[in-house]
Amino acid sequence: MRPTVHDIAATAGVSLATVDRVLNNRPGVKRATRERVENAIGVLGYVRDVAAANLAKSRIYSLAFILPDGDNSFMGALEAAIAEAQSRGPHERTQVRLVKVPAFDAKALAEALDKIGAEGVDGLAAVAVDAPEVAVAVERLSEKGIPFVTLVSDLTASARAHYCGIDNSAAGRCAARLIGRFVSTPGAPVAVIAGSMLVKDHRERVEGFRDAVMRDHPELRVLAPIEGRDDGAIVYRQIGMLLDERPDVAAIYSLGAGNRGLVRALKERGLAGKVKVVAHELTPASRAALEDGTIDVIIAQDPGHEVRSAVRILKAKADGQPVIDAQEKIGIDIFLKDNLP
Amino acid sequence: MRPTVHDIAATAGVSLATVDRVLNNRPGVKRATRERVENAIGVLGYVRDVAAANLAKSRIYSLAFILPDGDNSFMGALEAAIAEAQSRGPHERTQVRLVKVPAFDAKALAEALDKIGAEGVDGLAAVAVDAPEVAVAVERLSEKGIPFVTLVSDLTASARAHYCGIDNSAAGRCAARLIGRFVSTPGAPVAVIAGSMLVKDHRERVEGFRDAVMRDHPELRVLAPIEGRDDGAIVYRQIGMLLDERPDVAAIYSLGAGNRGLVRALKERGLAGKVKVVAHELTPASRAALEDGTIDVIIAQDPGHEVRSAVRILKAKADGQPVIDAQEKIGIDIFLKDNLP
DNA sequence: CTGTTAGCGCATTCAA
DNA sequence: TTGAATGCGCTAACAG
Repeated sequence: MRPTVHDIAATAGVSLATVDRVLNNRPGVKRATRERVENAIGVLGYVRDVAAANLAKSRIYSLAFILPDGDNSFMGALEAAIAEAQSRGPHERTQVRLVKVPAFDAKALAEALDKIGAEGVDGLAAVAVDAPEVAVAVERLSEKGIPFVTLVSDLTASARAHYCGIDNSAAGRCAARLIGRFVSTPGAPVAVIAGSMLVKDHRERVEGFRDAVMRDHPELRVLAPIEGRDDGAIVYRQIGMLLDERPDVAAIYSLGAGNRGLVRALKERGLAGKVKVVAHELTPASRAALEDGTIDVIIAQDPGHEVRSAVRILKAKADGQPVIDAQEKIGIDIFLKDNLP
Repeated sequence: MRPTVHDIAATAGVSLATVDRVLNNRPGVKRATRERVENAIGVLGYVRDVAAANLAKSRIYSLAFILPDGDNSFMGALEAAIAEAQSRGPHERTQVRLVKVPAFDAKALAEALDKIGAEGVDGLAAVAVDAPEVAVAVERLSEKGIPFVTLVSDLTASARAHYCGIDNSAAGRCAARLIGRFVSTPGAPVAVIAGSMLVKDHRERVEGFRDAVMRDHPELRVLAPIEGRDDGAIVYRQIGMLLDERPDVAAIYSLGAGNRGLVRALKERGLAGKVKVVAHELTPASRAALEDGTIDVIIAQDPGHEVRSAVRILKAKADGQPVIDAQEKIGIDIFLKDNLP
């Protein structure tokens, strides 16, 4: 049988209350007593039963997620993951709220942060717009002792407690390596489509991609990135113009959302399967395109993992407990037609 | 506040004990009473607090894992994952045991299954050798009501409750697609190294690979698979002989363990980076080879995920609870130099 | 500074 | 067939 607080109390010759004070290092215990208790804890090899503790506390963590508004599928998947987290609430002693703000709008995000912070939560997560006003709002949260984590896209130089997302430079490098292997025509132009340079994840992907191509595949010519605002219609127009202008484009790295538009533009020109395409995020559209050969590789992150991780981290931070970084690292998923989940 | 058993008792006008009997559908409740209670449960939207229930029961799940003996790194990683599960035991109310048996030895595995089954456990997991005597032993376990899951490699036509591992045919197809894209010389021979055809995972990988090459890249010539017994020294000898005999080998699909031997053979012949290599499992050796360019792609499964999943499933089965298949599916990981974890 | 006591939500004797 | 009482391991008032 595992030792309990009673055992500690007995071997240390104190009461339960004192043991509890030491365990939760609350004040009001004489140095000597505290040491006796700590000693007993060590000798017995005590580990607290968290479930029982939570039961006794009947604590419920109030968490909130802020997501950009808009209907792109990846954010939809994130939303679904948050909905799952909500449904798990009863089991995990959490109560999570979802708030939407206009996309790529730093001011709106900062305001939401302030508002929710004022309403009182135990933790907050958001897809960050990388702007100073957001950093300032996060600073305010931090001063109030509310842990904040960034989701999917990080915030430069801020008080965020953690970043729940992939290494986007590495993702860009992956894309470069794949396209480099797939394309054998020297001097071939490679198109790059981003959502917006206002979000850090897209900037980092572009940079990682460019650097890796320059270093490992200097024979390729990377064109200036197009900004599609994560919107299928815009992507469709922009990439269409580019393809008409430069019919020799050999590969495309699509690192934002709106792949529906890309696929349509390629198919209309009979380029599906001819131009090599590496795209980001697994959505119904990108999945179908991978299956029919229009997209060759999808680089992805698992929204479910990210949300679950964010919840775990916020709970831990709210209790001042450490997080196991290795366990919380979000991996870069690579999908071919054959290993789709 | 969430409704509790007290609330149910109150609105149904019965005692806690009766509520408990209904909740755990135990006998000794009049039909009418039972219905009243069930009605109250429905009306209140009651969901049981599992943590509290386990606390009250102070139940501990006794689980056992059986692994093949031998020192290949993947099994080492699996062992480490089991050690982690052991260390989480106190938190998860589990107590897991690890037993080793000689590799590729059906009789030894069957005996171990019988022995542990007789000693009494709540659940059992093993890397299966795909043989009838093992299936029979699993059948015996099943009769005793002990849930059994296969780990990493499955057992054909058996009473195993679940398979915790990847889709190995799909893994083989992934390898085919990658090698097909990387190799541009028509008619180039492609070598295949397996561990043993006695384990189902290796057989399936070979088949998946062959089929996909035939279908999508008929220009390649797949050589007969070498069996390296998952042993670096044997792999070294075998692939060395092959490479000396056929210096035109353009790519290698290594689907078993023992990649140290493969890497050494390639390096000694100055073929590192020239011959395209797709290998299985992330180990210190394969990781180093991926980083230095000797291996191009690693197809992997996450031993940590697999063990955690096995534990969850065994606990659920032991309680007769359903498992959420989608959540327990083990994905095929693809690693390039850039997305190593 | 320290101890007593009463729960948290549920399961399980033992009586009735 | 039903109910009252006790305890799982821990926390939190409230006394001393």
